Amino acid sequence: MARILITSAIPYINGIKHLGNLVGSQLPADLFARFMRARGHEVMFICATDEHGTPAELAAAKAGKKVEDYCTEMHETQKNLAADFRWSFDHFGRSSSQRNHRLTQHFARKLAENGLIKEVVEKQIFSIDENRFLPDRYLTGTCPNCGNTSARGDQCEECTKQLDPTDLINPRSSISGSHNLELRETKHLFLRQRSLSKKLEAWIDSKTDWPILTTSIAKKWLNDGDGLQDRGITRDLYWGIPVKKGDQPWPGMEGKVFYVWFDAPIEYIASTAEWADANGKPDADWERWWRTDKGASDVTYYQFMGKDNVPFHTLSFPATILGSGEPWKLVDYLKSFNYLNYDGGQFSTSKGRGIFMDQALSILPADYWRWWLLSHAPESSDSEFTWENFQNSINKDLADVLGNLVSRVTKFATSKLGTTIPAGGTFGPQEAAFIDNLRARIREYETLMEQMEIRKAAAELRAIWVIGNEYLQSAAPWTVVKTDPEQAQAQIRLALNLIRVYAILSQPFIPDASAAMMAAMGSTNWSWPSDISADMHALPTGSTFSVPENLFRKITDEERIEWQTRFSGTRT
RNA sequence: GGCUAGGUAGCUCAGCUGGUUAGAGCACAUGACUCAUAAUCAUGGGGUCGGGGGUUCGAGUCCCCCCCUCGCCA
Repeated sequence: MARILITSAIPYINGIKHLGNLVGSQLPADLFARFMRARGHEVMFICATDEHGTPAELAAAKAGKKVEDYCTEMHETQKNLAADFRWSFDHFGRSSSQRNHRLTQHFARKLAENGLIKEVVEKQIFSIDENRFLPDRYLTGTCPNCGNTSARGDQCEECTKQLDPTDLINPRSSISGSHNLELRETKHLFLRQRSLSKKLEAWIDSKTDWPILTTSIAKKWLNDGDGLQDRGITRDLYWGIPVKKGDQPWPGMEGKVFYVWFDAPIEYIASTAEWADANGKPDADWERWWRTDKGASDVTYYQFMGKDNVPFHTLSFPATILGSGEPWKLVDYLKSFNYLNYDGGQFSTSKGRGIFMDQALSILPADYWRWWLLSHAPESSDSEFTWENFQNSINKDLADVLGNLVSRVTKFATSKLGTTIPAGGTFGPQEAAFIDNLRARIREYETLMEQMEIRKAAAELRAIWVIGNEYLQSAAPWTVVKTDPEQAQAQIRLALNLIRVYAILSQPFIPDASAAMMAAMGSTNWSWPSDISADMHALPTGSTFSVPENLFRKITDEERIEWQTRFSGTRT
């Protein structure tokens, strides 16, 4: 039994996430966690909400709430949606937790002690009326290049020219509209990543089995232009983790907080500590997952994220870990994903374009979304959600191939042979050949899942469902039962046992349907199929099974058209 | 502009270090079956592998140029 630590990129707090956000992070991470647990491994699956920074402050202000209250509410909302999508986190923490405060401040102290922090004085725009510094992107003004009157301080979206905040003509705060601005000096801490770049590069070079997407992004940042840049890790904000050196004040940094990208990945560790706190466990119980000097040397650590998060997880966070000089666990395998597009364009949180988690669940259960998203995961390139494709996949894969199989077996058995697992007959050459085929395919499925080849694993799982239909079609128990009822009993016995095996194999993808299949077979035996011949006899003969409600319903053309229209504009 | 990843049947995608007639699912056509959510199973049609050069006995698979899409960076 292996010990497996899994983290998914933590979702930002400022609203409900869309399907494009989760397809590369929480969802595949959950698939992997469920599979590894099903195989009998010890799994720690951690996620959290990423709560700090200006966008959270602004979202709270827009909602007319204190940022603390807003984050608490949105955390609950996201936690509930995560549960509705059946994400099996061991803990869903908060980056604003006291655990994260202490750990973040601890890492900062260690980095400072190791000479990896430098203090830099720079000039930034200060809004006098709001009594706060404004990040570049929260400054609006007239573009000196094209005259667009709503250019941002970092870039004009009309002419795409990169701007310096001081370039803007007649600048104002995007937050309040105030023109009462001035340039002020402010001091910030920088993480000296540059001095760690050789170490980071050697580490990344050692990861020869990582997806090309992961290593190519990391290499780009390491080698592009002047190479890896030192990075500011503090901000002049209210909402964040106060800058301290461990539990001691940091002279000159009063009133400042750590940058959200510094504390967010540390929350992976802190969330595991929160897990221990929530379950009344001692520190040793979470440290054995993260400290190689305290039991984590046999842990394999997997991260899941979209490609936009890769630089922070291949460079910045490892720089923090390595720079601390302490034996914290570094990621062993980083699975990254491309983007999912929506019906000819991009999903967009700010524009409200696409399908958001609550909307998705309001029209169909989690299994439907899980199956489509995972079987179309953007692994090798960006992929696209279209309603036609969604309808086709759901109706064919789930309703016809799997759902109907369960339906035809249980209904036939009930009407012709009764409602218990039939004992008659024996398996012949046809059954033996089927079992050989099934065994080979299950082994292939295991391999693909272990390698996190998600689309291929989904295709293999589907193929496993298909051979059940093939077997049934050629065995034809509905014909055999008329002349040789004993033989029909053996065929149906195999088919019913097969449904139990399908429940186990499918559980990482479609947990609710799997639970329904297992319950219908009257079993609670979720042991992973290792000896397939024996698994075809796992259900005790004479025990009762039932006909489940249809596992999946079909999506009608009318629904597809209606949804396509309803979700074509922007979220209100 | 620099860089990453892509451009393979109508659609969504596989094709590792170059090697027999380029694969899968969906869709389509025909047939079989009738247990089942008009589901299932079988067979078949369909691609000059973005374009153009080149290396090679042989290239979707390597090299060069160009075009297009997506993203990152400046």
